[in-house]
Formats: sequence, structure tokens, C-alpha cells
Amino acid sequence: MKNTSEIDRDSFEPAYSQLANILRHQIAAGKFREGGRLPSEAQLCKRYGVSSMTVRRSINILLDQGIVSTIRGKGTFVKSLKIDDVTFGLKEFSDLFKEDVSVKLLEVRIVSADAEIGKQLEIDVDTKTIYIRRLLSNNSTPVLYHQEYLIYDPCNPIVESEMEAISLKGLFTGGEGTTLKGGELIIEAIKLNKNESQLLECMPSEPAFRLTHVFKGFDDKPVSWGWFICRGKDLCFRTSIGVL
Amino acid sequence: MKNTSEIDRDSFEPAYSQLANILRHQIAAGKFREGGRLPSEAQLCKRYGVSSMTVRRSINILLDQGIVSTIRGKGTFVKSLKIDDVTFGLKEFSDLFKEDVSVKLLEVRIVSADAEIGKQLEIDVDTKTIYIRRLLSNNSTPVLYHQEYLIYDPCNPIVESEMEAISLKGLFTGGEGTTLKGGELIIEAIKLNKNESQLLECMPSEPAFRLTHVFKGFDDKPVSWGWFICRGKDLCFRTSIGVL
DNA sequence: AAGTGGTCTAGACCACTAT
DNA sequence: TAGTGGTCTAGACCACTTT
Repeated sequence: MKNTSEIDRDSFEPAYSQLANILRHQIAAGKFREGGRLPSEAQLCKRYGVSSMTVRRSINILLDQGIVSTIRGKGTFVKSLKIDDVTFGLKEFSDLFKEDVSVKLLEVRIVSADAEIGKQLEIDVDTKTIYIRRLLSNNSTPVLYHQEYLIYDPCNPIVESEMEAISLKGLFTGGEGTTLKGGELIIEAIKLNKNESQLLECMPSEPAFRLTHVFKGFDDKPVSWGWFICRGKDLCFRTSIGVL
Repeated sequence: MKNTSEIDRDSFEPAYSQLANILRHQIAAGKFREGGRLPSEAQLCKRYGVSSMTVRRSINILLDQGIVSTIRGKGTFVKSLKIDDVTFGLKEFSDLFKEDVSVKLLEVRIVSADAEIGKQLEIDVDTKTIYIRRLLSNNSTPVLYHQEYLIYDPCNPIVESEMEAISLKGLFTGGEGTTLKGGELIIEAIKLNKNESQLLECMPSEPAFRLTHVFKGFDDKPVSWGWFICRGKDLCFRTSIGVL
């Protein structure tokens, strides 16, 4: 049986990680509930035979996992649950189009920017943009409807690479082509309109998620504004809090 | 003018943090776009006059910010955007009841567990539970409807402290009372039913978020199962990706 | 003064990749 | 062999809190 209360120097798992796990399991087992105070770093050094830097690294892991908090001169304490520490990932979202996904291009055309498009892409009204509509299906079942407006600039190759980035190869499977600096995302709960519900093959006014994105290039200017829509039934976000 | 390309040893900001910021700004400025490779750690040590441990710490920050990736024996590279790296928190949610919030207890009663309650709280059907309904209002406008089922155990003080934890004092403002081990959260997009829309003073079938929670004690047994409901109009989640 | 968290170093050692 | 990321140490130093 594996010893889970000592650090195995022959393990492939580094000492700082092992110690973080040991401490986390002890917290989960309720070992420090009297005041919630962990042994001091010096004590942990002696107890587990590691240097102070290694102990600190372990504590830092628990720290940014939101499991403990530290007070200089006082000690390290088990944190109670705080909703502000909770984070969700977009794994469930990207899982929607991981395998057997097919992308159907519904429409590509040049459109002149209206007030909203101009605001989002930070361009003048009536400037030409590329408007794209896509339907993503998983095993021939439509799961995602995507619309976006792209900056139209024939001289700038960022458009083509961005089109990849938005589709599977770029944004979702990764790669080292560094053409986008960053972006902002918004998640909303909406009701499907008639058009959307037809495309996603369900009843109108069904609840749905909308994930809106604005991506920017290294010149800090927007290159893409768009949104994914998926049925509420096809997606939910899960996470956990604490030391379960 | 502040020098942003050297480490200030007299600053209150530690060297590892300063270096991480320097590198992040250089990445944001597009400095490493040829191949996206950062200087080696040894080069960074010399350039900025810090030890290898300090450089590593800086790189680690960028690493878990999802900004760079490292390959052993090859180098450190600027990562392209990946949707899987995106995370969002519940700040916007907890903001809903930060100030001027009032909690109206709509109902508290003992109910016998049905199949679903029994499954969620891991108790036998017909076991008694405490059922609570609350309406949270901000400036006399209802924003959140909360329902939950609590384990009923007169001998166990966890119930009272958990009731605090779920309300403002515990889960949302924090504290060091360590009575809950952890929990699981789910975010869904739903349609308001008649009752919910009446309470939240809006039209039925409006889109809404449901945040479901199951909290567990240190014995690993559920102590609470419930959900918050809020109108889609009152809430959206925002986050960013990359080095904006 | 003693104990706490927190930063930092100079160098050793290892694993991997290029050449 | 030389360069890369990655772990670890033993101890110095600092800021803060408690006694």
C-alpha cells in the first residue's frame, strides 16, 4: 500500500506537488478544524524533510486553489467556502464540437457596418465587413449556431488566419500561430428566436446560451465580433468548490 | 516616468511579479511573434539580474495564466488562444446581492424526501428534510429566488451554520468557520415557470439562469441541495482571454 | 525576542532536445 | 556536448504579530 503521509523522493511527482496533496487530503479529512490552522512552514520543513522553498510552493498551490489563506506573522488557515472563489471552465462548451463535428457554412457575404457593428469592431459606420453564419452539428444533430462579423481588409492576412482561429483548427485545437492578442467573452441566457430555433431544430422560445466574443489583434483593434448560440438542453457548466 | 523594462528592487512588488508583468507586456506588444519563442531562462537571468528560481516563478505565472507553454529542452513559447483555457467566475452573480440586499423568507417547513431529494442528499425516501424558500431583493427589486433542501438533524449543529453559510454572512462574505468541506455547482439556462416569474416580477417563459448547488460536510455527506434562479436580463458572465 | 509568512539567491542536479 | 526547461536546497534577509 502506498504511503500517503510521506514524500516519496523516487516518485515522478515532484515533492512540492506531493506535499500539496498531502496537506489537501489532511484538510479534507478535517484534521485542522480546531481554528483551521496548519502547521507553520518551519514545522512542515522538519516534518517532511524539505526546504522552505518547497513548502512555500506547496502552500502557494493551496493558496490559489482557494483552499487556504495566509496571514503574515500569524499562520496559514483553512478557508471556508466562498462563492467568489468559484471558477467555471468552458470545457463543456468546447466538448460540444470535439468529435464528429461538421461545420456547415450557411452564408458568407460582405455587409456594411451598422451602428452596432461599428461600435463592436471600432470602425466607421458603412465600412465593409465580412458576415459569416455557420451551423455546427454533432453526429448530424445541430448543436451550435454561430454568427460573426470580421474586419474586411484584403491586404491583411489576419482575416484568413482568424477564420481558422474561430473554427476548429485554431481556437479549439490550438496551435502556435500567434495572430490574435486576446478577446472578451460574455455568457448570457436568452430565448431562441424563430430563425435560431429552426436551425437548431427545436421549439421557438426555448432557453439557450449565447456566448459572445470580440477578438483583438496585436494592434489592439477588434478583428471579429460574433456569438455562438446553443440550446439550454445541450449545455450546462459544472464545477466544484472546496476540497471534495 | 516609470521604467517598465527593468526590475525595481526597491519596489513593494516582488521581482517575480515584476518580471512576469514585463514579459506579459512584451508578449502583448507582439515582441516574440517570430516563432513565439521567449528568451531562455538563463538569458532572462542575466538580462534582468535575478536568479533562476525567480525567473521560473515568473514563467510559472504566465504558464497558469495560459499565456505561454513550455517544452522541455526546447523553450518557452507564446500560446495561441484556446477556448479551453477560458475561465469565468461568479463575481457578477455575487454582485447581485452585495449591497442593499434584503432576504425575505417565503417559506420554511419540514418535508419528506421524495426520490429526487433522496438522491441528491443521499438519504432514504421519506426522511424528513428542511425546505426553505427565499426571495432576495436589491433595492426592493426581486433579483434572486432561492430554494433548498437541508438535512434535518436536531442533534447536528451543521444545519444552523449551513443556513448562515447559504445566506450572506457565510458563503458570500466568508469567515473562518470551517463546517463545509465543499460542494458542486451547475449553471443552466432555463425558462421561468409561472411561479418563478411571478416572484421575480416578470413575464413567464422568460430566459433565466439556474445555479444549482450541493454542499457537503466533512463526513462527505450532502447537507444541502438547492438552486438560485435569476432572470437572464439581470445577469451575464464576462471574462477575457489572452494578454489584453 | 521569538515565531510567523514571504522573497531571493547561487548553485547543484536531472530530463530532454538539438547538433 | 551544449542548451533547454524543471526541481530542490540551505540559508540569508525582510515584514509582521505575539508574548
